[in-house]
Amino acid sequence: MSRKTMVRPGGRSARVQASVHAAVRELEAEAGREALTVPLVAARAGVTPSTIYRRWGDLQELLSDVAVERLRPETEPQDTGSLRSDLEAWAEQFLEEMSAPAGRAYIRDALLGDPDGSNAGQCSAYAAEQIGVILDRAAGREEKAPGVDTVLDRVVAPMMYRILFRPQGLDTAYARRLVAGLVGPAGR
Amino acid sequence: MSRKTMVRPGGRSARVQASVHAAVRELEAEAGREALTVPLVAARAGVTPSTIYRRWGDLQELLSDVAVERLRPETEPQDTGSLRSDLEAWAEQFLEEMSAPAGRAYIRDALLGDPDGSNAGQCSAYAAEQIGVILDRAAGREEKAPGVDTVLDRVVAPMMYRILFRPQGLDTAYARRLVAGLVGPAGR
DNA sequence: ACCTTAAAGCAAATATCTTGCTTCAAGTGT
DNA sequence: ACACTTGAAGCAAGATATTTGCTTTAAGGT
Repeated sequence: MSRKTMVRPGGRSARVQASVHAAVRELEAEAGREALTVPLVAARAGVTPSTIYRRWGDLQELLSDVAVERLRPETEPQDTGSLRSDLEAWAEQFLEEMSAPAGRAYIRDALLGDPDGSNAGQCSAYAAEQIGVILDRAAGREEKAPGVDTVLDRVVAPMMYRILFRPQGLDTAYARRLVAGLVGPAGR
Repeated sequence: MSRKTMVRPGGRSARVQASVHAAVRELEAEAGREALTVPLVAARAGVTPSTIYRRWGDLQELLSDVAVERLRPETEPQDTGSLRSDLEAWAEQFLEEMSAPAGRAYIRDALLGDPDGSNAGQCSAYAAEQIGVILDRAAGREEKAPGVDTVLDRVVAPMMYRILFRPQGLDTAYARRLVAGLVGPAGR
């Protein structure tokens, strides 16, 4: 979140931030990520470039903020009746979204313009939150379940690693395999 | 590797590349990563800026190339007598190096200026190579051993995930725990 | 030795980024 | 409601960085 946390809650600052974020999303869609520049975004947002430089520092930090927003999950994980199938469904969807070119770009943007690591931390927090919901549900069913950190280590981390470092040949079967290895047929 | 693969093997191109890379390393040490600019690097390397722009495209791609070089392991993994202790020793050292501020910066740089993912792929290949050596050694001792991909999923990926997304509270005990979970007291 | 050609140098034209100063408007106190 | 304070936005000039067309250099081949 770099600097945007220190804007005044309502009023002009909030409007500027909203219009700048909107401008980034519009231009990303119209012209592509490569074509973005600070002056271009500023013009579309109806703002002077120096406003963006002063609030965000540079294009990367701005893109990082926008990327984190887009990575926020918008729905609760589905309830499919068991821990294993909940995790499978969630992991498959996660992998599908994140390994698509757009998803990878957002992850990279989120990581890159992020001097203090808070944006990256936010991404991980989103995943942890979703997994927490699934595990709580499992606890409610009296299923034996691992901890959130274990799921992050065994399911989320391997997917992220491959998305970032070895983006070839990823498919949803990989997500299922990871879940199976954790909460597998053997019950463990 | 972006463009540097297409340089002529010996001669001027090679000299320019070497002196530009050296300039980056020197200036990183002297002035810090933040202070680097293309014109500055060019001046130190005794080269015109347009040479760098044409060969690397921008500063990020150049830094990415340099970062990958620095991430290349320079020694074989130690032979400590057993698969488990070999992996522990390797993972501890990996985590120590990569989670240090300099290591994190290199990883981020490597990922960042890497449109086609080949630099990131190279990082993963380095790790796979080191692990391959350890596993081959284990096979020579007739120890039961997992595959390289399993070690990447269970040991490397979780460490990388935490380095990138949750850099707080990482210590070498975490590396040992991951290895133990894979090739643990239970033998598996 | 002479060609060929990829890459480097140079310099002018653009574009981007920084910064000091001014103006605006949200929040605060009377 | 009114003026006051203050953080953020606008503006514009100057400093830097990037792109690009053309020229020159030198590696590799004949």
